[in-house]
Amino acid sequence: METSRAHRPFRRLLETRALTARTPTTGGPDQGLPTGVTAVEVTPGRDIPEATVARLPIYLRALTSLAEAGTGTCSSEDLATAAGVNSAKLRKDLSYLGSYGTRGVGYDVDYLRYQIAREIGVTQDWPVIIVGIGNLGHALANYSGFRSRGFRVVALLDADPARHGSVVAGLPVRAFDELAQITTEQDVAIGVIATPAAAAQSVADAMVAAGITSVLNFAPTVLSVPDGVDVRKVDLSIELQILAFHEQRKAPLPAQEETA
Amino acid sequence: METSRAHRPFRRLLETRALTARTPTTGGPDQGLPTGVTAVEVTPGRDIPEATVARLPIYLRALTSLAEAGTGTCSSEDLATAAGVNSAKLRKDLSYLGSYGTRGVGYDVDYLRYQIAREIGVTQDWPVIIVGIGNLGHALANYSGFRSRGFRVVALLDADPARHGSVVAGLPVRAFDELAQITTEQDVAIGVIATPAAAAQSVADAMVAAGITSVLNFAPTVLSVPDGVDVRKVDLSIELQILAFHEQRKAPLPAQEETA
DNA sequence: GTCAGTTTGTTCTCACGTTCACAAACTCCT
DNA sequence: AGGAGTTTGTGAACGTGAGAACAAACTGAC
Repeated sequence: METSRAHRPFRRLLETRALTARTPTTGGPDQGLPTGVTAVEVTPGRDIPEATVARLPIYLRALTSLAEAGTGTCSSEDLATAAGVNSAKLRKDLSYLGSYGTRGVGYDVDYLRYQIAREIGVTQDWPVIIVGIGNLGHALANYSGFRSRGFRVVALLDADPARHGSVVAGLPVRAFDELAQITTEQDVAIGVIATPAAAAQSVADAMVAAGITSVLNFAPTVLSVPDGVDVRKVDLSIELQILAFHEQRKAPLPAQEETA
Repeated sequence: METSRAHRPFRRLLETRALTARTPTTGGPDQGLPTGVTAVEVTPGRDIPEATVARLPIYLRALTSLAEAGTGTCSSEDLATAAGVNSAKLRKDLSYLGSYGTRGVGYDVDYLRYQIAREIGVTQDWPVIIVGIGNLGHALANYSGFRSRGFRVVALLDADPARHGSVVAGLPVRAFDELAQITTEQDVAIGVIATPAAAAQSVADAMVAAGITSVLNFAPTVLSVPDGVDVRKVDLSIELQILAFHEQRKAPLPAQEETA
């Protein structure tokens, strides 16, 4: 993962090209650049900390929410409150992307929103494929948040022939062995695994073989994938167990504390 | 969160009581204690780092998996591989709980599994209530992993009267205003929010008022709750956006790198 | 009993992430 | 124009987490 992110001289130039394809809602791409400094020189965000990356989507959502409420400008304090974080942390996070605010004023909501979306890479839609159309796969396929936040579900696959042909969220459920073909044709880079744990590793292997390089895994199992492939895991019962741990520590006390 | 965890003198005594109620599969509770040291003196794990807490469920799952495969004893290396982490990190994590291994030998799978389950607090089932029985709520209600990992869904609630009475996963969908009654009667401490974002905050408020102190939130919104209430968030599109960020950084390169 | 081999538990060091605090830079009012 | 007030961006201090490395402690062979 680190190796694939190190020293990428052409990255920013490509992003600049993409930037001109879709113009931001307010302001031009050069807004905020000090005069006399070339665009190449000022390019920030070479290496954004992982913790910051994980928060950028939260800021993006908070900004969208502010924009829908009609807010044109916001301070770091406002945005931090909306995102549920500390304002100092927010400012530091944003500083990794560049200087998109104005001192004494704050941030232009639409402009900052575009900049974060561009940094994350969701100014255009990413095609996504979902494998495993059980209860969870159903829910994921129907989740409207994907579409509105930069993702487009292009295919649903399942190993069970009994499910083939049924239509879920407007898409037909197709056979698992169509994976490679679909992935190639539609240039899919992101795959979602919503199968039982037993099938997850072989699905992951097939995805990697088909050229998918980012996997979101809902199956409760550890996947092993080659370098260069990112895996993120969402595990429902692990989240509950973490809550249970803290719950256990606060639960028995109220009765006892009286006696102390 | 920190305030609620500080200085809990009675915690360990209560846990010791719980320990005698359910005896571990192998070995007694005192196994591994150096002679001549009182149980109170040696009690470890006063303050377990949050990062470690988040990994304990992973170790628990890996141990279950090993046990099912018939493994009686495993080294830190074995377990680390199964859990997908570094063995040094694993040993350090386990050392916060106590000395449950044997040098030169490794860990007894069943015994360690019990100790971790006890530390997390999943030796007995936690009652859980789910609010919002849409696509996702359906999937959660049907998820068998909860039951097998220390949780028992005791009620499904929804604000939509059209859904009331329908049976999901063997449970009837009930009216939202039954929340307080059910929570009190069944002593529910953990609530799951699977509603649309717009409803989430008011659901959270009602949960807190009903005495729930741990919330797992699937709605894409920031919840504000009083001190002493834990909230964990699972956000599907945020996970995808994080993947997209990394994907964007590796995608355009292969073609360019040839020319460099 | 002793010695070689193995594996845990822990210490030490380094990297990463968070928070504070403040200078720089902007707006607005007079 | 100048000064008061506001807010960003960042350097520095602090705390937490990760990983290497090793002593302590166990097993088993002879």
